[in-house]
Amino acid sequence: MTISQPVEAKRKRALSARAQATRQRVFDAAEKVFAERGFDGATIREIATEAGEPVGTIHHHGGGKELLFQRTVARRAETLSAKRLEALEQVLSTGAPSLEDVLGAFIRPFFELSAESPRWRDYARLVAYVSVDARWVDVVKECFDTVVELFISAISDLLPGRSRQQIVEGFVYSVSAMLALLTSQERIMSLSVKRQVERTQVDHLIRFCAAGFRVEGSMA
Amino acid sequence: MTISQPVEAKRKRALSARAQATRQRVFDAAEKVFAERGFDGATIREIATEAGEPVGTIHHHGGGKELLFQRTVARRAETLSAKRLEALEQVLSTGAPSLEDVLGAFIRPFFELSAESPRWRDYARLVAYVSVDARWVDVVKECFDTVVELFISAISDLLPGRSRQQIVEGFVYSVSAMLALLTSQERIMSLSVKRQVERTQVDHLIRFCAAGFRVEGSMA
DNA sequence: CCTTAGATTGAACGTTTGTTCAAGGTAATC
DNA sequence: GATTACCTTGAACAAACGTTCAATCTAAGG
Repeated sequence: MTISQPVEAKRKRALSARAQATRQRVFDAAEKVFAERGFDGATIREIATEAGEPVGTIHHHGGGKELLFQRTVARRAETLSAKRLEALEQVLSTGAPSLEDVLGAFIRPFFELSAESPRWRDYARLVAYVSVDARWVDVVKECFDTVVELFISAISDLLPGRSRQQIVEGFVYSVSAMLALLTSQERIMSLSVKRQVERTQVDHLIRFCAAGFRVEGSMA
Repeated sequence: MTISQPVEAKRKRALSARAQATRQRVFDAAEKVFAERGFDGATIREIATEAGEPVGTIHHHGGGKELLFQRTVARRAETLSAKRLEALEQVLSTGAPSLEDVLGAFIRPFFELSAESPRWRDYARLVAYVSVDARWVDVVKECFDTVVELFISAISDLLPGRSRQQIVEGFVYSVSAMLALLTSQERIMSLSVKRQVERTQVDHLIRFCAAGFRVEGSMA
C-alpha cells in the first residue's frame, strides 16, 4: 500500500467554475425567497424556480432547508462584520471618537451595502426576520456576537460608570431601530411622505441612539 | 309576505355561552401557536390540539387560517389601545406632561398587561412577528394607527419645530425598541445576567427613547 | 488516455398541509 | 314542542411540502 494521501483521509475537491456559479445562483435565490417569505413561508421549489435550477440541486448545495437557511444567513455575515470592524478601528485610531462615531461604525456599513445592491437589501430583511425568531438565536450569535462584543466594549469605554446591563440594553434598542429603518421604510413612508432611505435618516438614527445611550443616569 | 324582519335582511344570532367558551379556547390557542411559530410555521392542527377542539371547529370560528390570524391580532388590540388612550389622557390632563410621560403612556400599558398574564406575553410576541412582516401592514394599520396618530400628535406638541417625518421616525425606533424589550429578553439575558423584565428596564427604555427624540437639531 | 468524485437532473415518495362536507347535536325563537 | 339556525365533529380530499435516489453528465487527478 502506497501512502498517496496524508493520514488525514480525504480532502474536499475544489468546486469547478460551473459548480461555483450554480452554488451562487442557489444562495442568491435562497436569500431572496427567504427574505420575502421567511423560513416557513419559503419553499424549496420556489427557490429552485428563482434560481433556474432543479429541486435536487438546491438540496445538493444547501444540504436541506434548515442548513440552507443558516448558510444563507452566514454567507454575507463575514463581509458585513469585516466592514464594521474596519470602520471601528478607523474611528478608534483617531484617538477621541464620539459615541456617534462608534455607533456609526456599526450602523453605516449595513446602509452602505444596502445602497450598493438589492441583494444586500434582501439580506437586511433576512437578518431582521432572523432577529425576531427565537429559533435562530444561535445562528445570530455565531455570525455577529464576536463583533458585537467589540462594539459593546468600545461603547463601555466611552461611558464609564454604566453597567454592562445598561450598555447591552441600549445596544439591543439600537440594533432593533437600525433593522426597523432598514426594512420597514414602507411603514415610515405610509405615515409620512418620503420614498427612500436618505443619508439624513441614517444620521438621525445614529443621533437618536447616541442620545439614548448618553441620557442614562439622569431622571429618577 | 309578512315583513317579520327589518329591511336589512338577517341578524346574527348571539353566541351561546358554550359557543363563546369554545371560541375563546380557539383564539387563545391560535394566539399561543401563532406567537410561537409565526403564521407560516403554525398549523391549524396544532392549534386544534392546543385548543382541545377538532379541526373543523378552528375553521368554523376562525374563518380560515388567514382570517383567524388577523382576528387573533385584532382581538386584544382594542384593550391595549384603550389602556394607552386612557394613560395618554391622564397624562395630558396634568397640564404639562413630559416626553417621558407621553412615551410611558404608550409603552407602559403593554408591559403592565404582559406582567399580568402569559397570554399577553404571547400577544406581544405575535405583534412583534406581525410588525416585521410586510404582509400584515394593513392589519397593523387597522389595529393601531388611530391611537398611534394621537401619540404622534401629542409628541409633536411637545417638540415644536420638528418635522412630522422626524417624529414618525423616532416613533418607529421607539416601537421597535419596545418590541425588542418585550420579546427578546433571551438575547439581552444571554449577553448579560438578568432573568426578567424589571421596572428599571422599562424606565431605561423610556428614557432612551425620550432622549433620542430630544436630541434632534443638534450636531451636524 | 482512464478513473473517479462530485455535479446535475427530474421523477417519485411519504407526509403534512388547509379546507370541505355531511351528519348529528344544541339551544334559541316562535 | 316544533322549527330553525347555528354549533360540533371527524372523516375525506386535493394540493403542496421536503426529501430521496438512480441515472447521467462534467471535469479534475493520475
